[in-house]
Amino acid sequence: MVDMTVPAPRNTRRSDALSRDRIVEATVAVLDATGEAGLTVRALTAHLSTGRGAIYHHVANKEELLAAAADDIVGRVTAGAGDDEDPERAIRALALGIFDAIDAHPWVGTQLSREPWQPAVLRIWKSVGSQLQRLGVPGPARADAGAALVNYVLGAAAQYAAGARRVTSDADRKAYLETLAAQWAQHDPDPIVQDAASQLHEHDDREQFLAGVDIFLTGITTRR
Amino acid sequence: MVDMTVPAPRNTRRSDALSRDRIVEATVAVLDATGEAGLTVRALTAHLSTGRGAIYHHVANKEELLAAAADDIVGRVTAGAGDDEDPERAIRALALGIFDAIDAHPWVGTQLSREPWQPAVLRIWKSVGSQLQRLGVPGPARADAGAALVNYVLGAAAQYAAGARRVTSDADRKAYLETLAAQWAQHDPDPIVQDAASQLHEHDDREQFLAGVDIFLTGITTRR
DNA sequence: AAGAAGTTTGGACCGTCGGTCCAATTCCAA
DNA sequence: TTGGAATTGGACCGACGGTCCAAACTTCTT
Repeated sequence: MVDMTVPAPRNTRRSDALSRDRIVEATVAVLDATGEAGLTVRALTAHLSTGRGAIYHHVANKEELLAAAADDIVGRVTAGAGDDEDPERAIRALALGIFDAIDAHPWVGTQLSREPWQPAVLRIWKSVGSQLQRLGVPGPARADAGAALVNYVLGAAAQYAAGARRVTSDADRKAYLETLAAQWAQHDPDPIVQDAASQLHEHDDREQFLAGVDIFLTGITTRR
Repeated sequence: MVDMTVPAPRNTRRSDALSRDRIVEATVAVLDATGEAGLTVRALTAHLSTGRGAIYHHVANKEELLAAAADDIVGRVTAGAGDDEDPERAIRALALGIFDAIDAHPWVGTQLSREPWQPAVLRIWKSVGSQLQRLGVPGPARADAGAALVNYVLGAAAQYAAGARRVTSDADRKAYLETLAAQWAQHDPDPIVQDAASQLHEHDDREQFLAGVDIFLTGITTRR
């Protein structure tokens, strides 16, 4: 049977106009609230109380949304990261800023390692490159050094983000690491694994990440 | 109308028995042929000429399949990587082995950075850890050094894998880099970007990757 | 003032995916 | 021989990303 009721008027234009910025803002909110798996275009329409066509009118696809959301977060980090006089300290500050941003928004970590030429990654490249320049690393070596540092940061970002995704509270984290260590120790008699498992509980991701940055900086300044 | 034809006999047990190993083998084949996006359980059933229930009888889910496939590839690399007498050379050989494996199977690069405690990543940890031990890096520093190296390798793997995914032939690659450089140069007047764009065409990923390994090795041995 | 042209909106619709379920069949042990 | 266990294949489900389009609103033109 055909529906004969007169449809209620649709499409009254919203008072709060939909825009690309508002959509990206909502994307960040949904990602923070429900994680990467929770970001569906349907969830976005619910959060913005609109339809899907309206979103695809402002944005090409979901990939663009993720890239824009990550760029939004990374942009805030890199904005205030070049302030320090000492380029080495500036690099450390930049790296820590990214680490903390990923700690707060784990989805950024996975997004950054998905696509090398996305705007958020270019921001990091530029920031690192300018600090290395100030550090006096000569041209050809600078490209290698920049790639090494960026790759390290992105690799660590992805790894730590996966951890942060899995546990929320600190109590969870401790229990998680303990069961993990037990699984390793039981499954693999290799002394290296045993050693690592025993040290796992007194392990601070943030310090270890920074130690890696320092190793890199030592390598750069030594080879110069 | 109900189908009244007698169904042809189903489920005659296959002569080539389905097993977890055979499924993983087929997974690698499908991934190499069609990339990560092409790996669907349906494509697997077609490649194995079976049904989906049969696959899920041997394997929990798609994630497990990806992890097993990556472990298969990485296992072959780490198997022959500890041979060199000199631990520094052994580390370089291991890193290059992983790089070449990802060049041949780009999907491995993205998979490695997705989940830190998957078997393939543990293999890399163990291999790096044992070489650092032979190198004489003391206990606490060894964990930091290992994390730095592994994170660098995984980060570079993901980045280069994304590039290898996008271009297949060397001709493609050259054209790709040129349009990319042009886009940058046009979009961003920053001298650092301009500089990077101008050097992009004479850029060798493999050499740059190895240069990064050397930077970290220098940092590690210097701080020892 | 009024209509034409363009923009924005919401939801119906499509094809595909991962995963579940189950009847049919085969294998194996007693 | 026979009954339980293992294995198989495909129907089915809910959810997803993306397309399409008519309705509604804005802005421009005359």
